[in-house]
Amino acid sequence: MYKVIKKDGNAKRATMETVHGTIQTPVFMNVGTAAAIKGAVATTDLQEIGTQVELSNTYHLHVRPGDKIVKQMGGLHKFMNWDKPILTDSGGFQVFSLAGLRKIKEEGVYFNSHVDGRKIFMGPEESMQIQSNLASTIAMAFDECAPSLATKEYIKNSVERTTRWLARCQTEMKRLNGLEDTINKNQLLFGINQGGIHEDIRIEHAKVISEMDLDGYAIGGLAVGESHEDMYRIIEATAPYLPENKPTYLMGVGTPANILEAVDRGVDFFDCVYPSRNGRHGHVYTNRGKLNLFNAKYELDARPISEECNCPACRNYSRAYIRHLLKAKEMLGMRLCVLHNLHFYNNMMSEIRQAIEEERYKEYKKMRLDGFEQGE
RNA sequence: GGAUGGGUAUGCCUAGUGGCGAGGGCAGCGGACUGUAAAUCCGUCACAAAGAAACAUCGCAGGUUCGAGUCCUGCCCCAUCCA
Repeated sequence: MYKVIKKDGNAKRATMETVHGTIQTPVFMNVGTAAAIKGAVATTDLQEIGTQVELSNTYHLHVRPGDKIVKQMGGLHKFMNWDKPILTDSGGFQVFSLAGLRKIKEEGVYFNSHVDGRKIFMGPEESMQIQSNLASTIAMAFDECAPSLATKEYIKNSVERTTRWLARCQTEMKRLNGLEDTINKNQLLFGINQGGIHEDIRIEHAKVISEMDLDGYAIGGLAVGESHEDMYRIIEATAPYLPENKPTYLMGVGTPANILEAVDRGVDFFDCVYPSRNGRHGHVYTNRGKLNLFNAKYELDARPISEECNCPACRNYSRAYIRHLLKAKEMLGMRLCVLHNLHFYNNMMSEIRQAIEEERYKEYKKMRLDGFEQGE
C-alpha cells in the first residue's frame, strides 16, 4: 500500500507498506546483487548506515547459488539475515549488460552463463518463478533494458515485446502468489517503462502499462549511454503518465545530482551501484563533491572523509589511514569507503524526505547541487 | 685467490641468444565506472619528437659485424660454492 503524505512541486514524500515493513520514500535501495553488498558489507551493518531496502538480482542468484537452494534455505530474507524489504531485479538488466552472452526471442532470453557458459533460459515466467523462490518483497517485471542509443525502430519493437512480457509476468505472479508452498504470497510486482530517449514511445508505453494495475512502476533503460539532459527530459515526460497512486522507481540511477533532479520530477525509488562500486574504487562522496582517496594529496590528510558525516568510517578514521588501507589492498579500506558512501546516499535521502515534508525541496536541491560544485 | 651464475630504462623484478629506438609485471601517478561478468578497466610511467627529423640507453671499456642487449677480450660489481 503506497500513500503520498506530502507533495512539494512534483517531489513526493510517501510511505509504502509491505509485509517486510514500511518504506519511507524517496528511498535509495542499496544494491547487493548476489545477496551481498560488495565490499564486505554485512546485513548486520545496514542498520548503522540507514538502509531501508536491499536489492538483489534474479539472474545472478539463479546462476549462483540457485533460487531453489535459496528457497530451501527459507527464502532470501532468512538466507541473508535481513528482515526488511528486498527488491529483486528481474534479469532484464542482464539482457543489456550481458549482451554478448545472450539471444533474445519472443519467448524469452537465452543466456550463456557468465560463470560457466551453460545455457540458461529466462522468460517472464522463469523470472517470476525465480523471484518467487527468492521470496523478495518486490519483484520486477522481466523486460529488455535496451541501449538508449539503439535505433528507434529497435526500441519500438523491444518495448512492444516488453509489454507482452509484462502481461505474462503479471499472470504468472498471480499464479505463484496463490500456490500453497510460496514463501511470500504477497510478493509485489513492479512493471517497467521503456522507450529509450523517445518521448512518444515512453508516453505510449506508460499509458499502456498504467492500465495494468501493478504495484509500482519503474522507468528503466536510462543511464545506459544517453546524456543527462536526455535522461531528465525523459523522466519529466514519462512520470506524469504513470499512476499517481503507485510508486515510481527510476532504475539504476544514479549520481547524487541525478537523484536530486529525479525526485524533483516525481520519482520515489532509486538504486545504483555507484556508492558501492565507487567506494570499492576509493571514490567517496562528500557534500562538496567526490574525492578519490587514492590520490597522493591525501597521504597526510588527518581529516575524516567528511567532517559532517556520522558514518563508521568518518567517526573513527582519517583520509590518510583509509588511503593507506586502499593502497595496501586491505579489505577494510574498501569496506569503510562503501559504508561511507551508502551512508551518504541513505542520509541524503533522509534529508530529501525532510525537505519535502517542510516544503523546501527546491531550496534543498539547489543547496545540495551548489555544494557538489564547490570542491574541497 | 679459484669455480659457477648474474648485472636490461626513473624504484624493484623480469623477457630477450645477430635486425632492438628493447616486451611484460610490480610499485608510482592520473582517469573511468549509473536496475554490478567490475576489490575492475584504461592511460601514463628515460629524453626528445609528429619528422622519410632525430640517433639516448641493456654494468664499464674495447673489438668482430652491413648491423651487437645478444658474439669476443679485458675490467668493475653482485650472488652462491670452494680454498
